[in-house]
Amino acid sequence: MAEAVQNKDYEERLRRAGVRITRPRQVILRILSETEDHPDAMEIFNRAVEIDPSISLSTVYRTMKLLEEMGAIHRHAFEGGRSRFEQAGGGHHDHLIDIDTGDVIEFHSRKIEALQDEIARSLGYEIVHHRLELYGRKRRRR
Amino acid sequence: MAEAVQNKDYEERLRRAGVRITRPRQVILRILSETEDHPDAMEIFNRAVEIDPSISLSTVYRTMKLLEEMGAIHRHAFEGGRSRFEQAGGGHHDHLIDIDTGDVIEFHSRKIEALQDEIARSLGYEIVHHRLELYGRKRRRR
DNA sequence: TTCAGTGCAAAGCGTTTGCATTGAA
DNA sequence: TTCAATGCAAACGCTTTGCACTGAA
Repeated sequence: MAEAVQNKDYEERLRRAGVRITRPRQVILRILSETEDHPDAMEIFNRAVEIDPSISLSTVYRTMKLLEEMGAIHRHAFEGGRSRFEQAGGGHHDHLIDIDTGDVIEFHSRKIEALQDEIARSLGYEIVHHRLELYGRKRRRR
Repeated sequence: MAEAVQNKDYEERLRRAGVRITRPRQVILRILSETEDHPDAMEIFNRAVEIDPSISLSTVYRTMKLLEEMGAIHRHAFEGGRSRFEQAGGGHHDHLIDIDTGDVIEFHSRKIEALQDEIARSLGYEIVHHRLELYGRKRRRR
């Protein structure tokens, strides 16, 4: 879990990148900074519209792309079609997706990462990035 | 690498499932049985058209869906938009994708699988399925 | 004042689907 | 003969883009 990022931090980064801090962007940044989950564009759009009804879905997508290129957020293509976003900055981790609720739990395994490197090396490859997603269901308490 | 599957095997399974062995299906089954790689629908379509120019892309998709539902093939959503297919039956494995060529290398790690189960269990979950994809580049021979 | 950013509608892309026709059994 | 399967074109779901307008700097 990335520690909550202040939207001021985002604004600061954007300003430094020479980007204008417009009203729609303020709204989206605020949503992202308050977000603990992994929302998709439509979800972000819905939350944004409640704050400012004039915001468009295109702007959400454009802003996400901007933030992604700045390395401020990560985009994930979990199963289900839509891309889902999360704030960057919490260090590398993988995901366990609850197939009943869509909830995402982050985890990290140094051991698995080491094994991945080992496997890639033995196949003559160098890993550039990877994707490890566990799709599961809450274990019934017995 | 799944050992080459004879298209006769596919035909047999399809017949038992009560579906008609049409000309387009024969063509697609032949392509799949001769395939060593992980082609996408368009790739299969292109190969099919060379054998029978009247085949349509819809039929490729419909046939892939049919085979998938029968458990005869697996569909993978690697990076890059298009779904890619492979024959089922080679036992579970994960994938290393060459980011320069798109080539796919299959691998399996009992250790990684065990660690995944352990992690899921410790988070109170039961894994239904997972996705482990390594995206890499051939190591420069030195 | 200027031009980056916006909303809107349209396009793009991979995939699916409705429908009239065809061909396997 | 019958109805499952096909080809075609249109629709779909998510995402991107062209364009004229707007508002941050």
